[in-house]
Amino acid sequence: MKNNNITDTLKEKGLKVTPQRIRVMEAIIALDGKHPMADQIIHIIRRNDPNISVGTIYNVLDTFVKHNLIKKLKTEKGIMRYDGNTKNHHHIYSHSDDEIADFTNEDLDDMLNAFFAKHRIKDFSIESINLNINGNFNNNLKKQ
Amino acid sequence: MKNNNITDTLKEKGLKVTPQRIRVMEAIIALDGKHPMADQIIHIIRRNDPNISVGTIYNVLDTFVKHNLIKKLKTEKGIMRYDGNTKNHHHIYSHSDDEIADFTNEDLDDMLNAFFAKHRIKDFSIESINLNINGNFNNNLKKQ
DNA sequence: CAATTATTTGCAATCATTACATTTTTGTTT
DNA sequence: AAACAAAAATGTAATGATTGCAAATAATTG
Repeated sequence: MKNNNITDTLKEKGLKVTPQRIRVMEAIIALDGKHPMADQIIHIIRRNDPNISVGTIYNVLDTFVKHNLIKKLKTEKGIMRYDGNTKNHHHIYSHSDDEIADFTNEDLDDMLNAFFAKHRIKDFSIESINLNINGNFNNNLKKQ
Repeated sequence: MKNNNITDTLKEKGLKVTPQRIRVMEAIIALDGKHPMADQIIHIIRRNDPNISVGTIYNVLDTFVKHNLIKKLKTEKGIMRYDGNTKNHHHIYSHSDDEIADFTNEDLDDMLNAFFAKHRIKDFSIESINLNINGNFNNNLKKQ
């Protein structure tokens, strides 16, 4: 069933259903909320499928980004991270531990939309707005 | 006089005043608002000073970031860009032309501060908040 | 199941950035 | 102003994430 969901998702996007794409999507789902680097995705997949090619995983990730199945996050270190959450949301960057967490709040989004409806930027059309909330988690218990 | 300003700035931060640091700071000032990559800074400086070392420029930029003389911006491409504007402000990312522009608005900042004063994030202390405004400039006249 | 077309492979190559051992400068002290 | 200690600059090599590419393989469509 989980597999079928992925298969259907790929088909809906007009993408060929390949084992590699399924593996990557599974990894993204398994790492939900973790904002993994390509590196971590590769490791997870290789545990069961040691021969999958690095280039393929980058390709697949790229394809998924293009088709809005995942998002790509830029980080301080210049290493890209991926996010299975494609709904518009914001990010909490904890610099002490290099952690990224999601922040979702509709009121905030409404507020921002209202603000930018009023304050248009000359000759610029906005596609999306997202906040970086920078700081530090105070303890090791941040996950629950 | 311009030189003296830079010299003083460096001294205030307790940094030794070296020709390389002055060149880098001059380049940052010359490229104000442009959010250059290290690469562009290197080119500009090498026009007059062809022997300055790449490693040095990265070092200097890094030192400046650590001392809050400049800021480092992450980009989609994973290439870092630098910003001489150290006041808290937001960024407009124009994807069509890989341009970054500043966006400053006190009302917006007040609004955000008020919002996060009300909606605290558990176990997280916020250091700064900044928006990425993503979209595209509609023409080539965006500058002025 | 054959044809067509997209995808995967497996390196090699790129390119921004960093590391490092050595040399040179800086700021400070006599 | 010469000397000293500490910090910075050099230059080249190394790193490491990401991309390119030609050949091999696999997925869809009829």
